[in-house]
Amino acid sequence: MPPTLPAQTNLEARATGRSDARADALDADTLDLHRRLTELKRVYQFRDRDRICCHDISVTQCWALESLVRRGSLTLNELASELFLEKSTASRVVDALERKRYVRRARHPRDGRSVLLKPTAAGARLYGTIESEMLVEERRLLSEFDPEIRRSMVRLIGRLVDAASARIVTRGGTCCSIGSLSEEES
Amino acid sequence: MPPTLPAQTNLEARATGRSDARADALDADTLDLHRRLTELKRVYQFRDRDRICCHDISVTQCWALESLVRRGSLTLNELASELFLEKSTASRVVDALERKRYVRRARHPRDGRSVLLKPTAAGARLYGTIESEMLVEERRLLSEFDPEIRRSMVRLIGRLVDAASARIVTRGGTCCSIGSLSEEES
DNA sequence: GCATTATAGTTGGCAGTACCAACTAACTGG
DNA sequence: CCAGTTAGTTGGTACTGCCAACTATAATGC
Repeated sequence: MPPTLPAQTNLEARATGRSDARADALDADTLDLHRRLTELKRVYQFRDRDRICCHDISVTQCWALESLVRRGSLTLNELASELFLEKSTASRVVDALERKRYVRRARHPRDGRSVLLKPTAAGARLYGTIESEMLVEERRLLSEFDPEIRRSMVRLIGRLVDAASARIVTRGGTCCSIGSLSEEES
Repeated sequence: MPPTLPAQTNLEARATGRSDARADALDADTLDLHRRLTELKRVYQFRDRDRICCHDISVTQCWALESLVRRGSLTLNELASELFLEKSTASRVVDALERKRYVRRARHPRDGRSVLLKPTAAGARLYGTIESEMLVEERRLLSEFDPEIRRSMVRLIGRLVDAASARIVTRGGTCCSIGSLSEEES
């Protein structure tokens, strides 16, 4: 049984007692989206691992570099929350990037406790290269679609991101933010 | 400069010498897609980390369990290539899942070297629970859109996945499969 | 101005991810 | 039956990611 239809199909029916065609259609779309999103995530996870290793930084290091290049400079805490990471993890990621001379720690002018993280010229250049390569790939991908399809694709993914981010309860790495419906059995 | 317009913008012009409105539009869409996809990946990476830790398995372990539940049973090599992982990594992931009693290693009936990996009943149940929770979230996400928008979203992500997978050169974790345009400076 | 409290980062400890290289066991082909 | 291949495991290393404990600096309170 590959499609793995779960027990919670048609949750609206479960919650409200009414089961209609609209809800069924939504359930079908949900399953489709789930399968496609799962593939997408897996595909891109692999792509990233593969891609970035050519440039001697890891995926996480690349996220950090991206944040720093985009924002110009950040304190460690700011970086950690940008990446949804524990500050200790962020600190070690910065260690690695500093060792490789892509990021520099500097004193914060107004707060002696803080450090200001800045990408070095080499770091900015490296991220530019990586981003360019990603853009080339994504451009090739997009070029296979008609312009109007392309635009709606971008728009829809954007709305998906917005909807997804709105649901995130950022609790600094602590667990079980949402949902709870796994009361039956541990 | 937040949008980070790269040097390679309008690559068609760079390659062919002609620069027209079509190519410019494609470049603009590419940048948009890139930004949105980046956000999507980051958002979902976080969500996954958060979500799955509630069920005492990690993200990678969950991918492995998903493959095994979906496919019924796999050898270790098959699992490794499904997950785009080195076989040694796959072996240790299976170690963890076996320790937790979600997966069982069994002798292969026709090949004494192979092991057949199968999810246990508990493993299948666990994956079902996790998948259900993801579906609930995704259903909630989809329910914010009109049915026709929903359907095109699913379709478009599907095409995106297909296009992306088609480009993957699966070389068992070895590096630098695609592209090469970073000849200028190491 | 000095004790208290809070905040920013670092370090230690632990488990997991992920790679390569070296190894064992088992199959395959002369 | 012996060389070569294939399936998995184990050793080694580096990174990710968490919590907890720590240091140093700020901010607050009296």
